Amino acid sequence: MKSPTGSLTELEGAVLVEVLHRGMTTAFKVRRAFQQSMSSEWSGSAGAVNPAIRRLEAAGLLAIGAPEGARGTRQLSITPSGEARLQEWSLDAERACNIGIDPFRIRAGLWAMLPESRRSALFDNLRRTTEAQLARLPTYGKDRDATERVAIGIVHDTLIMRLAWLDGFENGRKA
Amino acid sequence: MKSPTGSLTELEGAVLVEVLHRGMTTAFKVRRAFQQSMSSEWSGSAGAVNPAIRRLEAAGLLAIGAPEGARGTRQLSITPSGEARLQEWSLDAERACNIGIDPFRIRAGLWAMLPESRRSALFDNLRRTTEAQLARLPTYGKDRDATERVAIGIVHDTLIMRLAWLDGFENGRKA
DNA sequence: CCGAACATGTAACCTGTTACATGATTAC
DNA sequence: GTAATCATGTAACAGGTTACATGTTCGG
Repeated sequence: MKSPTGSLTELEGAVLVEVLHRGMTTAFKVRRAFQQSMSSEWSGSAGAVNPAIRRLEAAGLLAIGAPEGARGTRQLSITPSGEARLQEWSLDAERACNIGIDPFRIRAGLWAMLPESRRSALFDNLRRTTEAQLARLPTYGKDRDATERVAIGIVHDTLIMRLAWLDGFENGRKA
Repeated sequence: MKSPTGSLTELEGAVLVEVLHRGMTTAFKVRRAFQQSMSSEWSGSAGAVNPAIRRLEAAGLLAIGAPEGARGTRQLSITPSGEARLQEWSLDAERACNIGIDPFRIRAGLWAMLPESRRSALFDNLRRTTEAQLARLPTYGKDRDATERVAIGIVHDTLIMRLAWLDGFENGRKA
C-alpha cells in the first residue's frame, strides 16, 4: 500500500473530486456514485475504493472521521493539501488530453471489415444501445448540480459523436 | 496465468486485432504498435504483451511460430478459432458502447469551478495540446491501411469534439 | 566500434475486481 | 419479520507497469 507521493491515479482523483464535490460523504456513497455512474469505468467495488481512500488518508489528502452512529459511518472530507493536489492533478494538460481506452474505437476497425449486411445489423444494434444511454442521461443528471452536469455533458457529446460516426460511415464517408 | 475462456480483455482483443491486421507479426512489433499508438492506453510493455500473447496461445487463438534467425524472432498469426473469438468480442454491443475512462471528462467538472482567468489560461493550454495531437494524426496514419484509419478517424473526431467543447464552454454554453 | 533499434523474457509491484463476511436501519 | 438498503471491511485473484536481463543486427 504505497501512499500517493507520485501523481494520483485516475481513481484517486475521481474519489477526491467526489468528496470535494459533496463536501462530506462516506465511502459507501463514493462507491455508489461510481456504481451508478453512466460510464462503467470502475465497478465501485469496496476492494478498490476502500484502499484508495486509505491511501489518500495516508498521504494527508483526505480526512476520515471517527465512526458515528450504530452503523459506524465515517465522514470523509478533503484536506487543504488534498485540494491543492487535486487541482495540480486536474491541471495536467498532458494527462487530461490523453485519448483514453475507448471500447468503441478499438472495435471500429473490425466493424469496417464486416460484410455490408452484418454491419448494418450491428450498426442498428449499436444505435439502439447508444440511444438508450442517451435517454438515461436526463434522469441521471436530474439531481446533480451544475458542476457534475459538465461531465455528463461530455458523455452526451460523446454519444452524439458516436451516432454521427455510425451514420457517416454508412453514408460512405469512411475516411 | 488463466487462459481466456471467459471474454477477452481489451488488451487481448487489441493484440488479436493487430495480428489479424498485419497477417504476420512479432511480439515486438505488436508492442511497438501500442507504444506508438496515438492513445497512451497501454504502455506496450513486455510484461503485459508477452503474457497476453501466451494466454492467447494457450487458448488456441494465436499461433506462435518457432524462433527463426539469430534473433529468435517468432512469427505470430491468428487461428480460425481466434478470428471467431475476435469477431464475437467485437460484436458485443454492450461492451462496445461503454463510455471508457476519459481523463478529459473526469477533470472537466473541476475546470468548470476555476476562476475565469485561470480557466482561460488552462483552456489555451488544452487547445494547444489537442491541436498538437491533431497535427500528428496525418503523419501517424500515413502508412496505415484503410481499416486502421477507421480508428484514427474516431481519434480525430474525439479531438475535434474536445476543441468544440472548449470553445462552447467559454461562450457560455456550460449546460 | 559504439550506439540505436530489433527481439525476447522474467520478477516485483501496484491497483482494480470478484466474492465474501458482518452488522444496522428502514420500508412494507 | 423480512427484504432492501446502508455501511464497512478483507482475501484471493487478475492484469498491467516498471525495471531489469540478455542477446542480435545495422548504421555511422
